[in-house]
Amino acid sequence: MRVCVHPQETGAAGQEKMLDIRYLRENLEEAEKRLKTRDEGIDLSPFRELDERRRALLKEVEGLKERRNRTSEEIGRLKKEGRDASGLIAEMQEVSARTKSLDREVAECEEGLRDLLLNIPNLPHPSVPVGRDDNDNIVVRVEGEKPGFSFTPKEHTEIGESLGIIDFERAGKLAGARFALMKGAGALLERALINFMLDLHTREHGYREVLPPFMVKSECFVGTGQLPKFEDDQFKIEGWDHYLVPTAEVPVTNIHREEILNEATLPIYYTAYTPCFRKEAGSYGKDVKGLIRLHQFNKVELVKFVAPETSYDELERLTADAEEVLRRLGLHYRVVLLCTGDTGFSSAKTYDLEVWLPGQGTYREISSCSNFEDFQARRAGIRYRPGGAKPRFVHTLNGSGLAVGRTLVAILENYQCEDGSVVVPEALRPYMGGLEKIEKMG
RNA sequence: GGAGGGUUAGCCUAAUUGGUAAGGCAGCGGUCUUGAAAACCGCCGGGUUAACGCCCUUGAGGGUUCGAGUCCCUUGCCCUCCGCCA
Repeated sequence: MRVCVHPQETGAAGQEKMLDIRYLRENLEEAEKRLKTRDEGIDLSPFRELDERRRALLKEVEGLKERRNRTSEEIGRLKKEGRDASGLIAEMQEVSARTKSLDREVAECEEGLRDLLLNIPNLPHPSVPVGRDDNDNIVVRVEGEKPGFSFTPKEHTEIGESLGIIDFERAGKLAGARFALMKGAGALLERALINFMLDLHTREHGYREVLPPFMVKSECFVGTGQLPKFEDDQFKIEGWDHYLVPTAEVPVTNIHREEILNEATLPIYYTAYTPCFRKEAGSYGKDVKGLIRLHQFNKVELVKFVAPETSYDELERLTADAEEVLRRLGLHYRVVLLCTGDTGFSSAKTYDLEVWLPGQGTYREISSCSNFEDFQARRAGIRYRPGGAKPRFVHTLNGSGLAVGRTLVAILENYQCEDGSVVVPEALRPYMGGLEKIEKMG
Protein backbone atom coordinates (compact mmCIF):
# COMPACT_ATOMS: atom_id res chain seq x y z
CA MET A 1 0.00 0.00 0.00
CA ARG A 2 1.06 3.53 -0.62
CA VAL A 3 1.87 5.80 2.26
CA CYS A 4 2.33 9.52 2.18
CA VAL A 5 4.00 11.76 4.68
CA HIS A 6 1.50 14.40 3.75
CA PRO A 7 -1.79 13.42 2.17
CA GLN A 8 -1.83 16.64 0.16
CA GLU A 9 1.34 15.71 -1.59
CA THR A 10 0.43 12.41 -3.09
CA GLY A 11 3.10 12.68 -5.72
CA ALA A 12 6.10 14.17 -4.03
CA ALA A 13 5.94 13.05 -0.44
CA GLY A 14 4.87 9.52 -1.22
CA GLN A 15 7.97 8.83 -3.19
CA GLU A 16 10.31 10.22 -0.63
CA LYS A 17 9.75 7.51 1.89
CA MET A 18 11.79 4.50 2.57
CA LEU A 19 10.15 2.52 5.30
CA ASP A 20 6.41 2.34 5.72
CA ILE A 21 5.56 5.13 8.15
CA ARG A 22 2.93 2.99 9.81
CA TYR A 23 5.38 0.19 10.32
CA LEU A 24 7.75 2.65 11.97
CA ARG A 25 5.05 4.10 14.17
CA GLU A 26 4.12 0.68 15.49
CA ASN A 27 7.54 -0.97 15.56
CA LEU A 28 10.00 1.82 16.17
CA GLU A 29 12.16 -0.03 18.69
CA GLU A 30 12.32 -3.17 16.60
CA ALA A 31 13.15 -1.18 13.46
CA GLU A 32 15.92 0.70 15.18
CA LYS A 33 17.35 -2.50 16.58
CA ARG A 34 17.43 -4.14 13.17
CA LEU A 35 18.91 -1.05 11.53
CA LYS A 36 21.63 -0.82 14.13
CA THR A 37 22.94 -4.16 12.87
CA ARG A 38 23.89 -2.26 9.72
CA ASP A 39 25.06 0.94 11.33
CA GLU A 40 25.51 1.61 15.03
CA GLY A 41 24.95 5.30 14.46
CA ILE A 42 21.36 5.03 13.34
CA ASP A 43 19.06 7.01 15.60
CA LEU A 44 15.32 6.99 15.08
CA SER A 45 14.53 8.87 18.27
CA PRO A 46 13.37 12.11 16.57
CA PHE A 47 10.73 10.14 14.72
CA ARG A 48 8.21 9.77 17.52
CA GLU A 49 8.01 13.46 18.33
CA LEU A 50 7.89 14.60 14.71
CA ASP A 51 5.22 12.07 13.85
CA GLU A 52 3.02 12.97 16.82
CA ARG A 53 3.41 16.68 16.29
CA ARG A 54 2.52 16.31 12.67
CA ARG A 55 -0.61 14.36 13.43
CA ALA A 56 -1.74 16.86 16.07
CA LEU A 57 -1.23 19.75 13.66
CA LEU A 58 -3.12 17.94 10.93
CA LYS A 59 -6.06 17.32 13.22
CA GLU A 60 -6.36 21.03 13.98
CA VAL A 61 -5.81 22.32 10.47
CA GLU A 62 -8.16 19.79 8.92
CA GLY A 63 -10.90 20.88 11.30
CA LEU A 64 -10.42 24.46 10.19
CA LYS A 65 -10.47 23.48 6.55
CA GLU A 66 -13.71 21.61 7.02
CA ARG A 67 -15.28 24.74 8.46
CA ARG A 68 -13.90 26.87 5.68
CA ASN A 69 -15.18 24.52 3.00
CA ARG A 70 -18.67 24.46 4.45
CA THR A 71 -18.83 28.21 4.94
CA SER A 72 -17.54 28.95 1.48
CA GLU A 73 -20.34 26.92 0.00
CA GLU A 74 -22.80 28.77 2.18
CA ILE A 75 -21.39 32.08 0.95
CA GLY A 76 -21.84 30.94 -2.62
CA ARG A 77 -25.48 30.12 -1.93
CA LEU A 78 -26.16 33.44 -0.21
CA LYS A 79 -24.58 35.39 -3.03
CA LYS A 80 -26.59 33.52 -5.62
CA GLU A 81 -29.74 34.50 -3.75
CA GLY A 82 -28.53 38.08 -3.68
CA ARG A 83 -28.18 38.15 0.11
CA ASP A 84 -25.42 39.66 2.21
CA ALA A 85 -22.49 37.43 3.21
CA SER A 86 -20.00 40.00 4.43
CA GLY A 87 -20.11 38.75 8.02
CA LEU A 88 -19.22 35.21 7.02
CA ILE A 89 -16.52 36.43 4.66
CA ALA A 90 -14.89 38.46 7.41
CA GLU A 91 -15.00 35.43 9.66
CA MET A 92 -13.41 33.24 7.01
CA GLN A 93 -10.62 35.71 6.43
CA GLU A 94 -9.42 34.92 9.93
CA VAL A 95 -9.86 31.19 9.52
CA SER A 96 -7.99 31.33 6.26
CA ALA A 97 -5.06 33.18 7.81
CA ARG A 98 -4.86 30.73 10.70
CA THR A 99 -5.00 27.81 8.28
CA LYS A 100 -2.19 29.22 6.24
CA SER A 101 0.08 29.55 9.24
CA LEU A 102 -0.76 26.05 10.45
CA ASP A 103 -0.06 24.68 6.98
CA ARG A 104 3.39 26.20 7.19
CA GLU A 105 3.99 24.49 10.52
CA VAL A 106 2.89 21.17 9.05
CA ALA A 107 5.26 21.66 6.13
CA GLU A 108 8.17 22.36 8.47
CA CYS A 109 7.36 19.30 10.49
CA GLU A 110 7.23 17.14 7.39
CA GLU A 111 10.49 18.45 6.10
CA GLY A 112 12.05 17.23 9.31
CA LEU A 113 10.41 13.85 8.87
CA ARG A 114 11.58 13.60 5.27
CA ASP A 115 15.14 14.48 6.18
CA LEU A 116 15.04 11.72 8.74
CA LEU A 117 13.31 9.08 6.64
CA LEU A 118 15.19 9.62 3.41
CA ASN A 119 18.43 8.93 5.19
CA ILE A 120 17.37 5.70 6.84
CA PRO A 121 18.64 2.59 5.02
CA ASN A 122 16.53 -0.43 4.19
CA LEU A 123 15.83 -3.10 6.77
CA PRO A 124 18.04 -6.15 6.28
CA HIS A 125 16.32 -9.44 5.47
CA PRO A 126 16.33 -11.97 8.35
CA SER A 127 18.57 -14.31 6.33
CA VAL A 128 21.34 -11.69 6.19
CA PRO A 129 24.15 -12.45 8.64
CA VAL A 130 24.76 -9.80 11.26
CA GLY A 131 28.21 -8.32 10.91
CA ARG A 132 30.26 -5.19 10.82
CA ASP A 133 32.20 -5.24 7.53
CA ASP A 134 33.37 -7.50 4.71
CA ASN A 135 35.18 -9.77 7.17
CA ASP A 136 31.77 -10.95 8.34
CA ASN A 137 30.44 -11.79 4.89
CA ILE A 138 29.72 -15.44 4.16
CA VAL A 139 31.00 -17.40 1.17
CA VAL A 140 27.96 -19.41 0.09
CA ARG A 141 29.55 -21.29 -2.81
CA VAL A 142 32.65 -21.53 -4.93
CA GLU A 143 32.48 -22.31 -8.64
CA GLY A 144 35.27 -23.60 -10.85
CA GLU A 145 38.90 -23.79 -9.90
CA LYS A 146 41.90 -21.51 -9.86
CA PRO A 147 43.90 -21.92 -13.07
CA GLY A 148 47.41 -23.28 -12.70
CA PHE A 149 50.41 -21.42 -14.12
CA SER A 150 53.90 -22.68 -14.90
CA PHE A 151 55.14 -19.10 -14.44
CA THR A 152 54.31 -16.22 -12.17
CA PRO A 153 51.10 -14.66 -13.49
CA LYS A 154 51.22 -10.93 -14.10
CA GLU A 155 48.70 -8.26 -13.22
CA HIS A 156 46.42 -6.98 -15.94
CA THR A 157 48.09 -3.57 -15.99
CA GLU A 158 51.38 -5.06 -17.05
CA ILE A 159 49.76 -7.44 -19.54
CA GLY A 160 47.60 -4.75 -21.07
CA GLU A 161 50.32 -2.15 -21.39
CA SER A 162 52.89 -4.48 -22.87
CA LEU A 163 50.33 -5.73 -25.41
CA GLY A 164 49.58 -2.11 -26.26
CA ILE A 165 45.84 -2.54 -25.63
CA ILE A 166 45.52 -0.35 -22.52
CA ASP A 167 47.16 3.09 -22.35
CA PHE A 168 47.00 4.58 -18.87
CA GLU A 169 49.57 7.25 -19.59
CA ARG A 170 47.64 8.89 -22.38
CA ALA A 171 44.36 8.38 -20.48
CA GLY A 172 45.96 10.50 -17.76
CA LYS A 173 46.79 13.15 -20.30
CA LEU A 174 43.18 13.17 -21.45
CA ALA A 175 41.28 12.88 -18.20
CA GLY A 176 43.64 12.37 -15.26
CA ALA A 177 43.88 9.50 -12.84
CA ARG A 178 41.28 6.73 -12.74
CA PHE A 179 40.54 6.78 -16.44
CA ALA A 180 41.56 4.31 -19.12
CA LEU A 181 42.23 4.44 -22.83
CA MET A 182 41.53 1.13 -24.52
CA LYS A 183 43.17 0.49 -27.85
CA GLY A 184 43.01 -2.07 -30.64
CA ALA A 185 42.16 -5.54 -29.36
CA GLY A 186 41.56 -4.07 -25.91
CA ALA A 187 38.79 -1.80 -27.19
CA LEU A 188 37.44 -4.69 -29.25
CA LEU A 189 37.48 -7.02 -26.27
CA GLU A 190 35.54 -4.50 -24.17
CA ARG A 191 32.94 -4.16 -26.92
CA ALA A 192 32.78 -7.92 -27.44
CA LEU A 193 32.10 -8.45 -23.75
CA ILE A 194 29.22 -5.97 -23.79
CA ASN A 195 27.63 -7.65 -26.79
CA PHE A 196 28.21 -11.13 -25.43
CA MET A 197 26.55 -10.28 -22.11
CA LEU A 198 23.58 -8.51 -23.67
CA ASP A 199 23.01 -11.36 -26.10
CA LEU A 200 23.15 -13.95 -23.33
CA HIS A 201 20.65 -12.13 -21.13
CA THR A 202 18.23 -11.23 -23.91
CA ARG A 203 18.33 -14.51 -25.84
CA GLU A 204 18.63 -17.03 -23.03
CA HIS A 205 17.55 -15.38 -19.79
CA GLY A 206 14.45 -13.50 -20.96
CA TYR A 207 15.54 -9.92 -20.36
CA ARG A 208 14.48 -7.05 -22.59
CA GLU A 209 17.30 -4.83 -23.74
CA VAL A 210 17.04 -1.10 -23.05
CA LEU A 211 19.47 1.73 -23.72
CA PRO A 212 18.66 4.53 -21.29
CA PRO A 213 19.92 8.11 -20.99
CA PHE A 214 23.34 8.31 -19.31
CA MET A 215 22.34 11.36 -17.32
CA VAL A 216 19.02 11.62 -15.51
CA LYS A 217 17.16 13.96 -13.17
CA SER A 218 17.84 14.08 -9.44
CA GLU A 219 14.41 12.67 -8.59
CA CYS A 220 15.51 9.39 -10.16
CA PHE A 221 18.49 9.30 -7.83
CA VAL A 222 16.18 9.82 -4.87
CA GLY A 223 14.03 7.00 -6.19
CA THR A 224 16.78 4.41 -6.16
CA GLY A 225 18.45 5.75 -3.01
CA GLN A 226 21.65 7.40 -4.28
CA LEU A 227 20.26 10.74 -3.11
CA PRO A 228 20.15 12.53 -0.79
CA LYS A 229 22.70 10.58 1.21
CA PHE A 230 25.35 9.86 -1.42
CA GLU A 231 25.53 13.13 -3.28
CA ASP A 232 29.32 13.20 -2.89
CA ASP A 233 29.72 10.09 -5.03
CA GLN A 234 27.82 11.53 -7.98
CA PHE A 235 28.86 13.68 -10.91
CA LYS A 236 26.40 16.55 -11.19
CA ILE A 237 25.90 18.41 -14.45
CA GLU A 238 26.54 22.05 -13.76
CA GLY A 239 23.49 24.24 -14.25
CA TRP A 240 21.22 21.25 -14.65
CA ASP A 241 19.18 19.06 -12.35
CA HIS A 242 20.92 16.06 -13.92
CA TYR A 243 23.61 13.68 -12.73
CA LEU A 244 25.68 11.18 -14.70
CA VAL A 245 24.45 7.68 -13.93
CA PRO A 246 26.67 5.71 -11.50
CA THR A 247 24.94 2.52 -12.67
CA ALA A 248 22.14 1.62 -15.08
CA GLU A 249 20.12 0.76 -11.99
CA VAL A 250 19.19 4.44 -11.68
CA PRO A 251 17.67 5.11 -15.13
CA VAL A 252 16.31 1.60 -15.64
CA THR A 253 14.55 1.25 -12.27
CA ASN A 254 13.05 4.69 -12.77
CA ILE A 255 11.58 3.73 -16.14
CA HIS A 256 8.41 2.87 -14.21
CA ARG A 257 8.55 5.61 -11.57
CA GLU A 258 5.10 6.91 -10.64
CA GLU A 259 3.39 4.14 -12.57
CA ILE A 260 0.81 1.55 -11.62
CA LEU A 261 1.77 -1.55 -13.54
CA ASN A 262 -0.70 -4.09 -14.81
CA GLU A 263 -0.25 -7.24 -12.76
CA ALA A 264 -0.15 -9.34 -15.93
CA THR A 265 3.01 -7.54 -17.08
CA LEU A 266 4.98 -8.73 -14.03
CA PRO A 267 7.67 -9.83 -13.73
CA ILE A 268 9.49 -7.31 -15.92
CA TYR A 269 13.15 -8.04 -16.72
CA TYR A 270 15.41 -5.42 -18.27
CA THR A 271 19.05 -5.54 -19.21
CA ALA A 272 21.02 -2.46 -20.14
CA TYR A 273 24.50 -1.48 -21.07
CA THR A 274 25.66 1.90 -19.77
CA PRO A 275 28.88 3.56 -18.86
CA CYS A 276 28.98 4.28 -15.12
CA PHE A 277 30.38 7.45 -13.61
CA ARG A 278 31.55 7.58 -10.01
CA LYS A 279 33.57 10.08 -8.07
CA GLU A 280 35.02 7.38 -5.82
CA ALA A 281 35.24 9.92 -3.06
CA GLY A 282 36.89 8.44 -0.01
CA SER A 283 38.78 5.75 -1.90
CA TYR A 284 42.00 7.71 -2.22
CA GLY A 285 44.95 5.38 -2.43
CA LYS A 286 42.77 2.33 -3.09
CA ASP A 287 43.26 0.55 -6.42
CA VAL A 288 44.95 3.58 -7.90
CA LYS A 289 46.49 1.45 -10.63
CA GLY A 290 44.68 -0.36 -13.38
CA LEU A 291 41.11 -0.87 -14.45
CA ILE A 292 39.69 -1.93 -11.12
CA ARG A 293 38.46 1.43 -9.84
CA LEU A 294 37.76 4.10 -12.47
CA HIS A 295 35.67 7.25 -12.64
CA GLN A 296 34.13 5.83 -15.81
CA PHE A 297 33.57 2.17 -16.53
CA ASN A 298 31.21 0.02 -18.55
CA LYS A 299 28.62 -2.27 -17.05
CA VAL A 300 25.79 -4.48 -18.23
CA GLU A 301 23.03 -4.39 -15.66
CA LEU A 302 20.06 -6.64 -14.88
CA VAL A 303 16.92 -5.06 -13.38
CA LYS A 304 13.70 -6.75 -12.28
CA PHE A 305 10.25 -5.56 -11.22
CA VAL A 306 8.39 -8.38 -9.49
CA ALA A 307 5.46 -9.25 -7.22
CA PRO A 308 6.56 -9.12 -3.56
CA GLU A 309 5.92 -12.82 -2.87
CA THR A 310 8.39 -13.84 -5.54
CA SER A 311 11.26 -11.47 -4.94
CA TYR A 312 13.60 -13.81 -3.06
CA ASP A 313 13.24 -16.54 -5.67
CA GLU A 314 13.88 -13.87 -8.26
CA LEU A 315 17.04 -12.81 -6.44
CA GLU A 316 18.43 -16.34 -6.66
CA ARG A 317 17.63 -16.49 -10.36
CA LEU A 318 19.06 -13.06 -11.08
CA THR A 319 22.27 -14.06 -9.32
CA ALA A 320 22.38 -17.26 -11.37
CA ASP A 321 21.94 -15.20 -14.56
CA ALA A 322 24.95 -13.08 -13.65
CA GLU A 323 26.95 -16.18 -12.71
CA GLU A 324 26.25 -17.69 -16.10
CA VAL A 325 28.41 -15.02 -17.72
CA LEU A 326 31.37 -16.10 -15.63
CA ARG A 327 30.71 -19.77 -16.33
CA ARG A 328 30.62 -19.21 -20.09
CA LEU A 329 33.86 -17.31 -19.89
CA GLY A 330 35.45 -20.10 -17.87
CA LEU A 331 36.28 -17.85 -14.93
CA HIS A 332 36.62 -19.12 -11.38
CA TYR A 333 34.53 -17.22 -8.82
CA ARG A 334 32.75 -17.40 -5.52
CA VAL A 335 29.39 -16.15 -4.30
CA VAL A 336 29.38 -14.09 -1.14
CA LEU A 337 26.39 -13.17 1.01
CA LEU A 338 27.01 -9.70 2.39
CA CYS A 339 26.51 -9.15 6.11
CA THR A 340 24.31 -6.40 7.54
CA GLY A 341 27.14 -3.91 7.86
CA ASP A 342 28.36 -4.40 4.30
CA THR A 343 24.99 -4.38 2.53
CA GLY A 344 24.23 -1.25 0.51
CA PHE A 345 21.89 1.50 1.71
CA SER A 346 18.82 0.52 -0.35
CA SER A 347 19.26 -3.24 -0.32
CA ALA A 348 17.59 -5.80 1.94
CA LYS A 349 19.87 -8.61 0.82
CA THR A 350 22.89 -8.71 -1.48
CA TYR A 351 25.06 -11.39 -3.05
CA ASP A 352 28.40 -10.35 -4.45
CA LEU A 353 30.12 -12.39 -7.15
CA GLU A 354 33.87 -12.32 -6.70
CA VAL A 355 36.09 -13.40 -9.57
CA TRP A 356 39.54 -14.88 -9.10
CA LEU A 357 42.40 -12.67 -10.29
CA PRO A 358 45.62 -14.73 -10.40
CA GLY A 359 47.82 -11.71 -11.13
CA GLN A 360 46.73 -10.10 -7.89
CA GLY A 361 46.23 -13.42 -6.10
CA THR A 362 42.82 -12.37 -4.81
CA TYR A 363 39.08 -12.44 -5.41
CA ARG A 364 37.53 -9.16 -6.58
CA GLU A 365 33.90 -8.10 -6.75
CA ILE A 366 32.61 -8.29 -10.30
CA SER A 367 28.87 -8.25 -9.64
CA SER A 368 26.51 -7.26 -6.89
CA CYS A 369 22.97 -8.69 -6.91
CA SER A 370 20.38 -7.19 -4.60
CA ASN A 371 16.75 -7.39 -3.60
CA PHE A 372 15.50 -3.96 -2.57
CA GLU A 373 12.04 -5.26 -1.66
CA ASP A 374 9.71 -2.24 -1.74
CA PHE A 375 12.33 0.31 -0.63
CA GLN A 376 12.98 1.77 -4.07
CA ALA A 377 9.40 1.20 -5.23
CA ARG A 378 8.16 3.28 -2.31
CA ARG A 379 10.58 6.11 -3.02
CA ALA A 380 9.96 6.01 -6.77
CA GLY A 381 6.21 5.29 -6.59
CA ILE A 382 6.31 2.05 -8.56
CA ARG A 383 3.17 0.01 -7.95
CA TYR A 384 1.03 -2.70 -9.46
CA ARG A 385 -2.62 -3.59 -9.05
CA PRO A 386 -3.05 -7.11 -7.72
CA GLY A 387 -6.29 -8.59 -9.05
CA GLY A 388 -8.02 -5.25 -9.38
CA ALA A 389 -7.42 -4.48 -5.71
CA LYS A 390 -5.66 -1.44 -4.29
CA PRO A 391 -2.26 -0.63 -5.75
CA ARG A 392 0.69 -2.27 -4.01
CA PHE A 393 4.38 -1.49 -4.27
CA VAL A 394 6.37 -3.87 -6.45
CA HIS A 395 9.69 -5.29 -5.38
CA THR A 396 12.74 -4.24 -7.38
CA LEU A 397 16.02 -6.10 -7.86
CA ASN A 398 19.16 -5.56 -9.79
CA GLY A 399 22.59 -6.97 -10.34
CA SER A 400 25.60 -6.44 -12.51
CA GLY A 401 25.76 -8.86 -15.32
CA LEU A 402 28.67 -8.01 -15.27
CA ALA A 403 31.04 -5.12 -14.65
CA VAL A 404 32.72 -5.11 -18.06
CA GLY A 405 36.08 -3.58 -17.18
CA ARG A 406 36.65 -5.99 -14.33
CA THR A 407 35.64 -8.88 -16.56
CA LEU A 408 38.30 -7.77 -19.01
CA VAL A 409 40.79 -7.69 -16.15
CA ALA A 410 39.82 -11.24 -15.21
CA ILE A 411 40.28 -12.45 -18.77
CA LEU A 412 43.70 -10.86 -19.13
CA GLU A 413 44.91 -12.32 -15.87
CA ASN A 414 43.32 -15.78 -16.17
CA TYR A 415 44.06 -16.36 -19.85
CA GLN A 416 47.57 -14.96 -19.98
CA CYS A 417 50.41 -17.00 -21.49
CA GLU A 418 54.04 -17.01 -20.56
CA ASP A 419 54.97 -15.05 -23.69
CA GLY A 420 52.66 -12.21 -22.69
CA SER A 421 49.85 -13.04 -25.10
CA VAL A 422 46.28 -13.66 -23.96
CA VAL A 423 43.99 -16.43 -25.20
CA VAL A 424 40.48 -15.25 -26.10
CA PRO A 425 37.82 -17.35 -24.32
CA GLU A 426 35.88 -19.36 -26.88
CA ALA A 427 32.57 -17.74 -26.07
CA LEU A 428 33.96 -14.37 -27.13
CA ARG A 429 35.60 -15.36 -30.39
CA PRO A 430 32.45 -14.89 -32.50
CA TYR A 431 32.34 -11.36 -31.16
CA MET A 432 35.94 -10.66 -32.10
CA GLY A 433 36.04 -11.72 -35.72
CA GLY A 434 37.26 -15.17 -34.74
CA LEU A 435 40.34 -13.86 -32.97
CA GLU A 436 41.84 -16.63 -30.82
CA LYS A 437 44.72 -14.88 -29.19
CA ILE A 438 45.69 -11.32 -28.42
CA GLU A 439 49.35 -10.76 -29.23
CA LYS A 440 51.62 -7.81 -29.30
CA MET A 441 51.41 -6.02 -32.61
CA GLY A 442 54.59 -5.00 -34.38
C1' G B 1 18.06 30.29 -28.15
C1' G B 2 12.97 32.37 -30.14
C1' A B 3 7.41 31.74 -31.01
C1' G B 4 3.01 29.05 -30.25
C1' G B 5 -0.03 24.84 -28.40
C1' G B 6 -0.78 21.19 -24.67
C1' U B 7 -0.69 18.73 -19.47
C1' U B 8 -7.51 16.59 -15.43
C1' A B 9 -7.58 9.73 -11.78
C1' G B 10 -4.69 3.14 -15.15
C1' C B 11 -6.28 5.19 -20.33
C1' C B 12 -9.55 8.77 -23.01
C1' U B 13 -12.28 13.01 -22.44
C1' A B 14 -15.81 17.32 -20.08
C1' A B 15 -16.52 21.40 -16.58
C1' U B 16 -20.98 29.77 -18.37
C1' U B 17 -18.95 35.79 -15.39
C1' G B 18 -14.21 31.81 -10.23
C1' G B 19 -19.10 28.54 -6.54
C1' U B 20 -16.21 23.36 -4.76
C1' A B 21 -14.00 17.77 -10.56
C1' A B 22 -19.13 15.33 -15.02
C1' G B 23 -18.75 11.21 -18.23
C1' G B 24 -16.70 6.99 -21.16
C1' C B 25 -13.22 2.79 -21.63
C1' A B 26 -10.40 -0.82 -19.14
C1' G B 27 -10.34 -3.52 -14.47
C1' C B 28 -12.74 -5.90 -9.98
C1' G B 29 -17.26 -7.83 -7.42
C1' G B 30 -22.42 -9.19 -8.07
C1' U B 31 -27.39 -10.31 -10.62
C1' C B 32 -28.82 -13.11 -14.87
C1' U B 33 -26.93 -17.56 -17.92
C1' U B 34 -25.57 -24.68 -19.04
C1' G B 35 -21.08 -21.54 -19.98
C1' A B 36 -19.71 -16.96 -22.16
C1' A B 37 -21.17 -12.36 -24.19
C1' A B 38 -24.77 -8.61 -23.67
C1' A B 39 -27.71 -6.05 -20.16
C1' C B 40 -28.29 -4.31 -15.20
C1' C B 41 -26.30 -3.04 -10.01
C1' G B 42 -21.99 -1.80 -7.04
C1' C B 43 -16.74 -0.62 -6.59
C1' C B 44 -12.90 1.65 -9.21
C1' G B 45 -6.70 8.59 -6.84
C1' G B 46 -4.42 9.18 -1.68
C1' G B 47 -4.67 9.72 3.67
C1' U B 48 -7.37 9.14 8.23
C1' U B 49 -11.41 6.45 10.91
C1' A B 50 -14.25 0.58 14.20
C1' A B 51 -17.80 3.03 11.18
C1' C B 52 -20.26 7.41 9.66
C1' G B 53 -17.49 11.11 8.22
C1' C B 54 -13.52 14.43 7.39
C1' C B 55 -9.07 16.22 4.84
C1' C B 56 -6.26 16.20 0.36
C1' U B 57 -5.88 15.37 -5.19
C1' U B 58 -6.71 18.76 -12.20
C1' G B 59 2.15 18.08 -14.05
C1' A B 60 5.06 20.87 -9.77
C1' G B 61 5.67 25.28 -6.54
C1' G B 62 3.95 30.05 -5.04
C1' G B 63 0.19 34.20 -5.20
C1' U B 64 -4.85 36.64 -5.35
C1' U B 65 -9.76 35.13 -3.11
C1' C B 66 -14.58 33.51 1.78
C1' G B 67 -13.87 30.02 -2.36
C1' A B 68 -9.18 28.47 -8.04
C1' G B 69 -9.17 23.01 -13.07
C1' U B 70 -10.60 28.29 -14.25
C1' C B 71 -7.11 34.49 -12.75
C1' C B 72 -1.53 36.01 -11.87
C1' C B 73 3.90 34.57 -11.22
C1' U B 74 7.81 30.77 -11.38
C1' U B 75 8.82 26.00 -13.23
C1' G B 76 8.97 20.38 -15.13
C1' C B 77 7.50 17.52 -19.22
C1' C B 78 5.23 16.67 -24.28
C1' C B 79 4.03 18.55 -29.34
C1' U B 80 4.54 22.14 -33.65
C1' C B 81 7.32 25.95 -36.19
C1' C B 82 11.95 29.04 -36.67
C1' G B 83 17.26 29.16 -35.67
C1' C B 84 21.57 26.12 -34.62
C1' C B 85 23.60 21.31 -34.87
C1' A B 86 25.61 15.21 -35.39
